[in-house]
Amino acid sequence: MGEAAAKQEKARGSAEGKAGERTPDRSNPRAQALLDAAEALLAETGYEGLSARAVAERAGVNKGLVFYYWGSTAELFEQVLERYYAAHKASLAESFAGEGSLRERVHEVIDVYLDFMETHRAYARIVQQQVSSGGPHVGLVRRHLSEVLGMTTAMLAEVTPESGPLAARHFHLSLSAVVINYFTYAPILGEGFWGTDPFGEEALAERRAHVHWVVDAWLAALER
Amino acid sequence: MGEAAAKQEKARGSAEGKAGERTPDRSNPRAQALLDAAEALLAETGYEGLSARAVAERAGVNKGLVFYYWGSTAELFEQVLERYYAAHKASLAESFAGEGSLRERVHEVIDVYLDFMETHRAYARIVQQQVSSGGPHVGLVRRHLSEVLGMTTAMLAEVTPESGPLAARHFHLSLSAVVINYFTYAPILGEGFWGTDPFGEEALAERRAHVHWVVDAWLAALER
DNA sequence: CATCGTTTTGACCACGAGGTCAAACTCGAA
DNA sequence: TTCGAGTTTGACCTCGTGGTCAAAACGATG
Repeated sequence: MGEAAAKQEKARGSAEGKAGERTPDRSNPRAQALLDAAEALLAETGYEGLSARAVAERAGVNKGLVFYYWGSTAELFEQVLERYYAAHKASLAESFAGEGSLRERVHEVIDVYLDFMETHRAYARIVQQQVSSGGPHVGLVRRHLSEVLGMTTAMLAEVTPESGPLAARHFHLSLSAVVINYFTYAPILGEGFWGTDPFGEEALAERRAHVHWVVDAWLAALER
Repeated sequence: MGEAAAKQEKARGSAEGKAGERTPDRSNPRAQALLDAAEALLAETGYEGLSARAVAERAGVNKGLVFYYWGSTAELFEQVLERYYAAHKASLAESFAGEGSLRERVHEVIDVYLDFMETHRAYARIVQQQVSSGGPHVGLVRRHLSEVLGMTTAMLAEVTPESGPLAARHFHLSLSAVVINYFTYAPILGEGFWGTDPFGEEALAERRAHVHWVVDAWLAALER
């Protein structure tokens, strides 16, 4: 998808439309409005709530513009997801670059991970939806997952073997599962047997403490 | 839908006078064929693949029968999910009833849990779909989750406090996350950086070893 | 055979999805 | 003022969805 190529179409205005392609300007306010509307909608209602109609209406814009600017709904959503993942990766990457003992660094990563989840409450749901339903954007998820896995592996290299049940990839999967599933299950948990609101401050703090405890247990066991 | 339903009620009421009930016999072979077809379809293609048309076609039966026997697609799927959960709960309940030390019992539960997952490969996907997309059957999931949580809590009662970050419910959530997420992420993992087929025998055995290691680490840490 | 309740069918409906398109509009440059 | 590229609109298309319904087929019972 070369967007750079599409930029310089303007020069050949009156010449001829030989390669007569469209030149929608995605920096146009309307195009951005659509993007923002899609993002908001994604956060609020999840992937299901996304439809060309809904997004256009939300943006106060004609539905046709979705296709004029973004080609298809899939492409639009891909942009939104990309934004999301980029933000996640960025915040994680920073935490990975921290200093200190392994334990300190791991805890830092967890905190940042949890912070992101708490701030972007729809994130967990969106990722899980894509993953578990084999949505059209699994490729994106895979790429993202792959990159983050790389960071984890590097960080844990000093204590985990390269293969086998204690390989870093297993811990990455397990840890992210422990983190992410709380947020996807929270709405269900809340209405009933969890007691308090799982998204309440105390509940989140308690869960955070649990996750920290969990990795401490792992690190302690790994040191043998 | 509400208006349509109302219309229908009126029509029926005036036409038949009394509480016009249907008397579809759900033990009818066709009704069962529909149920089986839905189950197969659910396992193969997940919740998305389920549609009245698809199910009927699969069962070699007219689409109208779906509504004649089951009232609505939602009700049909509910039956299927109920079956699924019942099977899961049954197998788990048996394992919970085992004897031996706490550690032995926990490992037994995990093995049974993993066995079930390996046998019913669509299970993880289905549950996660329902949970993460707030599907129409979350209620079912909640009930199921609640029951299984009860078992875990009882089992862990001797080592975990009743509240706080080390409460049994946290471990339940974390453990089931570690177990279930492998199966939802496996398809993604496979195509790329996991190396071998995540559903292959060795990979599954390796993951199983990892999960066992994980809970051993937890139990060890809890014993202080 | 005739009857009557149950079962089965296929045509049909409304709706919302993604997507297309020609016509209308906008607005800067010639 | 005219032109034309880029933009915007609304009508329209196809498809698949859940769901309805009248009529036909079936099956036991009188």
